Amino acid sequence: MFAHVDINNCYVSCERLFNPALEGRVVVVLSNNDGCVIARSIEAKAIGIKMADAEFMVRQNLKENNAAIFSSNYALYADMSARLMNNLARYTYTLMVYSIDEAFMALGNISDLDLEKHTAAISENVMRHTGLPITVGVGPTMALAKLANKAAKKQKRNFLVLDTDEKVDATVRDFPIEDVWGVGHQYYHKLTEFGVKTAHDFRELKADFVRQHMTVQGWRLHQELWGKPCNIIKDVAERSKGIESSQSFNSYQTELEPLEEAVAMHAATVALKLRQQQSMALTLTIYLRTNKHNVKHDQHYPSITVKVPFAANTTYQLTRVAVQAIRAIYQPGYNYLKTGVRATGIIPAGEVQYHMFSVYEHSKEQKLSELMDGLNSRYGRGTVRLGADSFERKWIMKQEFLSHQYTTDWKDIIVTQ
DNA sequence: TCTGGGGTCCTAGGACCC
DNA sequence: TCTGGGGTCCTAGGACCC
Repeated sequence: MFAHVDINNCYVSCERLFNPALEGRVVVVLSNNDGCVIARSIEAKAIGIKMADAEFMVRQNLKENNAAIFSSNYALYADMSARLMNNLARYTYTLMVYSIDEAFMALGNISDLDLEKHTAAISENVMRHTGLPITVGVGPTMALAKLANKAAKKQKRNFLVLDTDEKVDATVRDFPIEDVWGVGHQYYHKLTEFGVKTAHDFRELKADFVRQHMTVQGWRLHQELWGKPCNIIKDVAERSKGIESSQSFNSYQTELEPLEEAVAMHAATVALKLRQQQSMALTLTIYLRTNKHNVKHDQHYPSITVKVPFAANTTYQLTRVAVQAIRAIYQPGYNYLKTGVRATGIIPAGEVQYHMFSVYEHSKEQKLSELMDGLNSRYGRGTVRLGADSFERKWIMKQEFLSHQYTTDWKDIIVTQ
């Protein structure tokens, strides 16, 4: 059996925890650049605010309802997430952190375990120890655990255990197909054409038919909804296939120079993450995007994938590769809105193959990177950077409604006390 | 005027090999 | 005039997730 746990309205719950006056109010949290809504309180849902609604389109509605609006405060959410995961780890040996606010746990084949009691205890203890409201779904596969979680929320319960075929059948029967894990926009439309409205309808399709129209992933989902596991719990080290840093600009960029600066910053972020997990990257993908929503602009989505000499994780090397790459794909005449750097081909730092006769001074760069990491961790991120990375960062993201750094900044800790 | 960032997995098709 | 078959590896792009 598997349990799926998530924090209810995660970012809103985190903000409320340190600001109880927000209880009962319409609260929303915005994405980076304050672009769109990514978390909503129950009250916000009630006035019709949808996930991913653009902020400017719901501004009036929020104002009329005296909404509390926040920019994303990831330092805070990541900290609360860690507290949740530490608590969950006490209930299982196999915890899979699936996202900032979600985890899967293997409950094993414990026949004498009272799943109802166990699940209720998890939810109560997490609330007592962290203050975070969570929902727990339990089922024989990860897809059914996830479905159980969502069904619990619909029934306004803290948990739901699907430990018999009868319970699964009953829950699947009216469960909307678009709410099933793995069914997005495209598959929803396709399935609607086949007359599928619920998870039950989907289960009734022939497995071969599903395989044909929804690739092997759809087939696996089909199996899982019948209680046959295809997904397994993986730990973080096995899962990391790529590391990416990307961001939209706060205004259109047409010149090469700010793009180089942004790419240099992303390369530095990726390099730091690689060093933190003691790995190196063999390949780097650098891309540029215009604004897909603006139909009046010519669109350009260039990307380039380059081999990093040997393998690397130093800021200097990755920045050099990334800046060269952006020069190769940049074309004047477009309004660029976003750029990013992605590392793939990730290998443990100890396994690098250097050329026998190479004169490359990797140890020097390694030391330089370590020194920069030390200064940046002591005096704040970005204190020391390469010259390619801008000092001005005119394109930096908008965060007009940022809350305090409650858990990480001593000044805020004193304020809140 | 204003629409996120960071991921995973799969498939088709090109390059290359013998 | 006639020009293979079978395989691997890689990448771009599309689907999905939170």
